[in-house]
Amino acid sequence: MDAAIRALAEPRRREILELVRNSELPAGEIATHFDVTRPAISQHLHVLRDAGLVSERRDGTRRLYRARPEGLTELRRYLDTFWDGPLEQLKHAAEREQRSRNRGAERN
Amino acid sequence: MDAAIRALAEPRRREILELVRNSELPAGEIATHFDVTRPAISQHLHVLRDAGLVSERRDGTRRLYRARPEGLTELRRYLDTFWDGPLEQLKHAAEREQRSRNRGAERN
DNA sequence: CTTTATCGTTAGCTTCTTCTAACGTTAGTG
DNA sequence: CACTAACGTTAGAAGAAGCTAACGATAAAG
Repeated sequence: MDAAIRALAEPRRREILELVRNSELPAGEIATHFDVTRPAISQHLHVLRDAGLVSERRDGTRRLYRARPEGLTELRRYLDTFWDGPLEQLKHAAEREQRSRNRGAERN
Repeated sequence: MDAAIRALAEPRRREILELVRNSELPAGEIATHFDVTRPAISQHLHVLRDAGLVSERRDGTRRLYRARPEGLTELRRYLDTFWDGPLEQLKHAAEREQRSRNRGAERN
């Protein structure tokens, strides 16, 4: 979780995450959306990947990235501890898991 | 939200936040829980306060700090956008607000 | 008003982070 | 094999962040 929150603390990495939230994109195209060099974006992608926030898939010489919402699970649980007590926490976790199952069923 | 997530990216600040989550503590006592100097803790408290994550109250020469869960609201909503679509988001927000009201009623 | 207690602020040092420029890697193409 | 395309990696510079030591501020007590 430490890696995840540290990765999200950087504004540009949050923008990258928003870019690949709904679509899988190659590193090069991601870089075109910013005014920094491509290697800089590559480094950001590496940080996001180490934090488990994006997935990487190779297609020939390209590398495709996509957001990985599961990477945020632990962080969300942590934030919940500042919101509710431990019992409420478990309840919310169960509710989220249930909703996640429902959505999965809809799509398949 | 940028300030909040940046504040939480620092491990020691998260520890401070856990200390004052359930009890209001003076700066000095907070500092005794760490192996860094008191001014360092004072600086961390300043960052947490600027981010809206803690409240500060003066009592004579002391300053009492307490966690401010509302400061995490915006951040939680942001994380929700990587989890659900916009409609599910509004639903969750409403649910949380409802639960929050219930708990408030219990305590009063 | 002096003294003490509690805490914040600042200057300067060190370490971490982000960026660019140059180079290395890998997978296709002809 | 030579060549290109799409990326990653590394070295080094620049800026940000965190820490300590010294100093300043404020409130209570005597």
